[in-house]
Amino acid sequence: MKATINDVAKLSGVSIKTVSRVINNEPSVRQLTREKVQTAVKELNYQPNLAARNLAGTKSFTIAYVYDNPNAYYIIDMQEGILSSCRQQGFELLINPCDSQQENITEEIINTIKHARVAGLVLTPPFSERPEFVKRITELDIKVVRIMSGDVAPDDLSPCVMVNDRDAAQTITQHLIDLGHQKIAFIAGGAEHMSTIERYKGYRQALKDNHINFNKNLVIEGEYSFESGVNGAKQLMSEGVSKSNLPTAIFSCNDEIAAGALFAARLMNINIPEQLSIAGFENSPFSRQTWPKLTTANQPNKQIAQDAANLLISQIRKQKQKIETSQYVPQLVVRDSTGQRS
Amino acid sequence: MKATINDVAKLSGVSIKTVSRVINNEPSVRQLTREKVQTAVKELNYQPNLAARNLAGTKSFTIAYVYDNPNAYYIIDMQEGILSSCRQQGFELLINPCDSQQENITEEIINTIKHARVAGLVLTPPFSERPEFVKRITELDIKVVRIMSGDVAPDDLSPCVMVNDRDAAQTITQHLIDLGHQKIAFIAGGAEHMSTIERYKGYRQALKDNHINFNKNLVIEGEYSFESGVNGAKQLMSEGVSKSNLPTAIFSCNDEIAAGALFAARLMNINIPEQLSIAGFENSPFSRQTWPKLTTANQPNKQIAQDAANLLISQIRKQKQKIETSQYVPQLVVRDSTGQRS
DNA sequence: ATAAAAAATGACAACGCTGTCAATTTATAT
DNA sequence: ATATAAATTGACAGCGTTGTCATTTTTTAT
Repeated sequence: MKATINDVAKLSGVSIKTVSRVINNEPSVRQLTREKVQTAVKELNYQPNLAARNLAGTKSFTIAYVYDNPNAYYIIDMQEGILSSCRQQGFELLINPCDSQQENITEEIINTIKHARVAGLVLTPPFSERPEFVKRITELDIKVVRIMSGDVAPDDLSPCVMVNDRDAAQTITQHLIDLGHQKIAFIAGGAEHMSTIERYKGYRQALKDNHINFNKNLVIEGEYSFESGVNGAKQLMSEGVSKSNLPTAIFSCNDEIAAGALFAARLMNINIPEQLSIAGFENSPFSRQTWPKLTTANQPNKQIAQDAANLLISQIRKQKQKIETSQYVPQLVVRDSTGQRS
Repeated sequence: MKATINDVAKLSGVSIKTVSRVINNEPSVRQLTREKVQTAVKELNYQPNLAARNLAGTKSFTIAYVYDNPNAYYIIDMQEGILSSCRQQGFELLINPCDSQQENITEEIINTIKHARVAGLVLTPPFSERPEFVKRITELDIKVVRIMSGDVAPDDLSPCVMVNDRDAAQTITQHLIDLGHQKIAFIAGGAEHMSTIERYKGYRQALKDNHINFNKNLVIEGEYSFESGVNGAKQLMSEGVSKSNLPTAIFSCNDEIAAGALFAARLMNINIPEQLSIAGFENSPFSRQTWPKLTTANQPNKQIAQDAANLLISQIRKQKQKIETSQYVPQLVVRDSTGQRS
């Protein structure tokens, strides 16, 4: 039924080894031969058998996406991006959701990896932010690509796709400042996430650039959750706070927090954006299901994931290649939750 | 490094073929022999090599989850449930997100399936609700399990896991009736989804059981979306509607719609649940990120998925086995968005 | 106890591919 | 033209498992 390497060899009049060379892009094949084989491949619609490749070769054509689930939307986007890269490159994707808090999670992951003969791993936070974990995996000669927050890769253990949350946060804050806001509050996400730290840095930088005094009472430590947004906004806008200290804008560390803040504002009969501007981050579907719709920062997650998977696969393909890094800066999306200071 | 079937054979003093029989649960192995082998398997922590199995055997140990993404939370739950079954049974899971609207999606899926030598498919709506699709796949001798809305399987082409939305919807409606509500509105999801139809049937049934006249003005056709909930609630509660026709409760076809309805209610200064009760369906994380938290119906999605995968795998394992079906009834979760009619 | 039938076991090829290494062809230098 | 080096190609084993079929052992019937 399905064409095998033998069929291709017969049709193109060469040995199966030569066909193998062609489909693996190996050197030492004459151009003419290469073309003959490629023609046959197309004619027979030949696709190499993954099981056989994985069994026979030293290299494997399987990669895994190891993640702890911070956010269903994010994970789905990542999966789709990685998958589209895999399809193009003839790789197979295994998904591996797991609990990052679990005792011996590292060993468990390693066990799974070894059993499935996985060639490489795509990592997102929190796994991508654990240097010991990455080190442990790379020592096993398993390639890794990390998607993480920041502007420069933390080391050269493996390629990284950096998401420059800092610059994006700065842009959002600048947007608020441009609207006339001076008292801008910040509701943080969990401090264990690099993204929180980076976004906070961007916020501080924008204030500094505009010579706005930093007021630590306007910073609320929170979690990446709706409730955290509700509580944060309540605290910021409560009666106890003197009028002069009331913020006119809130920059929430992500959309979920912003949705919570938005909600709290309505409870307190504060009009958005007339009395208070609220900005989020991430451009999750969430941000379009609030009223008013959230001003936020968009990250092209699918593309980031695809890029990361490509980086990983090219690492796997050629051994000695140098470590690459790429960077994305989330873009400001202005919607209805932010407005001119009244 | 990793133990192979040869190591197990050597250690237990039998041929590799016998080991193969034991790990595949085939007959014609003496009990004593079986135990010897099993001991060796444990001692060596032997796990059969999937690539080799897939290559050598006629059967494959790979299943795929084919879905169009209606809801990220749902998909993630399904994936995890299926995965946990796969791990227990030594199967591998491939995920296959796709656009159900796309022209020749059926052929594309078949192509992927064939290439990866997939033994079976887990299907959720909308794919599970397309009889021609299921028929086409099963004719290829690829096993299928369907997760769908209803109480009895529509045919015996393949095992089904039925989610009895009707009974659950009836229970929710009854809950509202028990709270004293008589004018209960219904905001529907997309009519192309069986779940919408089933939930609507349950709603009607509850009204009928309680001798409450059905008022078609209280039924809004919608989509499974936040916006649809906003619009539906606005329409139901608007000034144009005569006082006597105002509903005192709204049953929304899912949580997203309910969240929208909740939101609209607040915009109209309607207190929940004092002036209006709102119930959702699905118990998505969504339902806990509203204020007040939503009364809803919980489906144990992970368990449903695991059950489905088990059904599928046992189909794959033994050829002639009869088609099984199992059923789940989502359970009422009473939270704060529903209350006594005032 | 013996023959026949049934059950248990094993030898070996095959699955489709890659890695190794030897054989052949082509290019280069003399 | 010849010797040598380099590039290209192919033969064949082996990856870890299952399927087929032959062989051996056990059970049952006589």
